[in-house]
Amino acid sequence: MPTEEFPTRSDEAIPMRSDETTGGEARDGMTVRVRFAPSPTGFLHVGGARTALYNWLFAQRNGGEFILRVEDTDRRRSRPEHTRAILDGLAWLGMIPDGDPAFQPVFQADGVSRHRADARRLLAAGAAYRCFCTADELKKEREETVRRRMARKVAARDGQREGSRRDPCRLLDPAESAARAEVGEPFALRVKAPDEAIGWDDMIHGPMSYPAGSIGDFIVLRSDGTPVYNLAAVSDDIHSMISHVIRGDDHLSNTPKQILIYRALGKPLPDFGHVPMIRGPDGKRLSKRHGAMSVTDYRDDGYLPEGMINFLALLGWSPGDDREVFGVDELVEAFSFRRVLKKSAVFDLDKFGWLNGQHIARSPADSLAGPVVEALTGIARQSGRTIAETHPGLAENYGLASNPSLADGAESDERRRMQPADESAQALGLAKNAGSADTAKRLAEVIDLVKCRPRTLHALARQVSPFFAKSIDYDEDAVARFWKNAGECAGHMRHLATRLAEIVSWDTGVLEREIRGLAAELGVGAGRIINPLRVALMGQSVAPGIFDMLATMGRGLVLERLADAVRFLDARAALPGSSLPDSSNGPRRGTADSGQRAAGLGRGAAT
RNA sequence: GCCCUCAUCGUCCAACGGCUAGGACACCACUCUUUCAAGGUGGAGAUAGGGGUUCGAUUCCCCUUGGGGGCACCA
Repeated sequence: MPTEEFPTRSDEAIPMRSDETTGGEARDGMTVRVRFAPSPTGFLHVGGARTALYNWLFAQRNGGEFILRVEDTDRRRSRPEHTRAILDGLAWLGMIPDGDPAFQPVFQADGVSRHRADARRLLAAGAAYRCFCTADELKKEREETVRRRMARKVAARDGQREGSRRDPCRLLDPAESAARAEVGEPFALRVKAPDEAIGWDDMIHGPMSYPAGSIGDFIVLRSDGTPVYNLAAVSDDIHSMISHVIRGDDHLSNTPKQILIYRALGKPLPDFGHVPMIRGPDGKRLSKRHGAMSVTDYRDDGYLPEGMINFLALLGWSPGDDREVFGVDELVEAFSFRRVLKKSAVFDLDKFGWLNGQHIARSPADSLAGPVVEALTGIARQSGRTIAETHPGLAENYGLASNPSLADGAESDERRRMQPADESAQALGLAKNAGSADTAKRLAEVIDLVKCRPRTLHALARQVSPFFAKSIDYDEDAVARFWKNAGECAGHMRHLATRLAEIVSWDTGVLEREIRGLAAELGVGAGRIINPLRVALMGQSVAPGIFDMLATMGRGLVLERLADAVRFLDARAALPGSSLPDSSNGPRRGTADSGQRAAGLGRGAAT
């Protein structure tokens, strides 16, 4: 029995770990308390987000608590902003930590920090000893061993002998050790590695074991009195009464060391679960060169938080059947560590996109309205305009035009970054002050019409745009493909305009009959009319069914878009040699301008 | 180098030791004779290799190979 008994305060006791295997589930009657403990790198990256998610899901599932602790025993980095960024990412995903974020009280100027007190206990219990070696000596020694191996393999890493290190200081006579400390000789505190294997039953990996000798004596307290990670983590987890330590499996080899500390402190062990890492498409650990790292980058790229949650959950876990599209509540319901995989997964943006599209398609239109207007604002900004100019109806009705800081631009982006998503939606005035109920209703109608296709909110916005835009751009490829013969198209569009102007009842069925009828009269396939018409209305080839589109757009706007198209096509036809678009240097966007009517036109207004 | 760990289509997941190894993304083809990034149908595509155990192995054991992580007075 390597563990000396050491008196502990019983009020700090956490639920005792029993011996039976739990299969990754919380035991009955146990209070679940988990924590997410990222190091403050400046943002919440996707790997961390998934670790947080598994913690959070587990807490939700078991009615437990989920707390955030910023892991920073290293004073290099500034905590407030980084904590803010992480909180921001978590908030966007809807994982709100219980209570305030905890910090490791490492740098409290005076007093006996908990960490130091625990270190002292380790020493008193005989589980640790003073090491008087200087950092320089150790470094030199390490380099020495490395150099020796280097002769054979260049790839040798430092610390290779460290693994089985038995520090000479361990052999020091306790009296001598104490005497040297007394005189003021600096020392670090080193925990004695045991002569037996250390194992535990991992929630994900099952039985784990590190053989005797594979762990060397390791430092827990620096000579300046500050704790090293392994001590701080254990100390804090005990203090916070963490019942389940769920973290990335890059911590796997820290666990036996931490178990040693728990034992030496006489504290019951929490359950440990080590979730696999997420890799990039090249199989390497996910990093910047694989693209976006921060979850908020995905927010800015038009992904939905529930899409991100769903995708992350599926990276390494499945419900066991074929279900893939999950709402957050369904996930909480279905999640279990029993089905979390041990192997690392590759982050696949294609699948994420598909899944996000599924979530967009399932989202109620009114929850999509805010983000769409926001995206449209961004698109307008890119061309140096404001949404008030590009989509007047939406701007007025959504109160954007009247809010200069948001309507024009540049700093609004930053402003948004500083606040969680829901606050930002409120700042946009979408929730309450939604102007005309008519526009809101119409926007919802349009969104419902187009939302089955796009994979991101930006793509959704591009689909919605033509229904409200003052003018539209003609996509080069669409023009090349469907407006190949400008003269003929112009003719067809003229006929169409005349016909549509006369229709009595502006209704999907009638529209279809009329248009097919027109095609027949002109002696062409319906496609010869419909395809060019689509380009005239949307400026792009990806679009909903044409008759629904016509019905939703309303007659007024349709006729104006047709007039614009005719103007554009006539100009094209007049160019020398040109039924083909000038692909070399022609302006990418057409000059259509449907004037004021685009704004706020419902079917009623149009007829 | 040492320790730990992982291994099913390109990718993400299924398959009490027992049907022809299943689904999803991506890809290809066809189709919806109205586009499409949407829908529908079909196709190609995997148990890393070698030994065992067993009537029978994707599944259990061993070895090899390959990937990942760790081995700090970093976290």
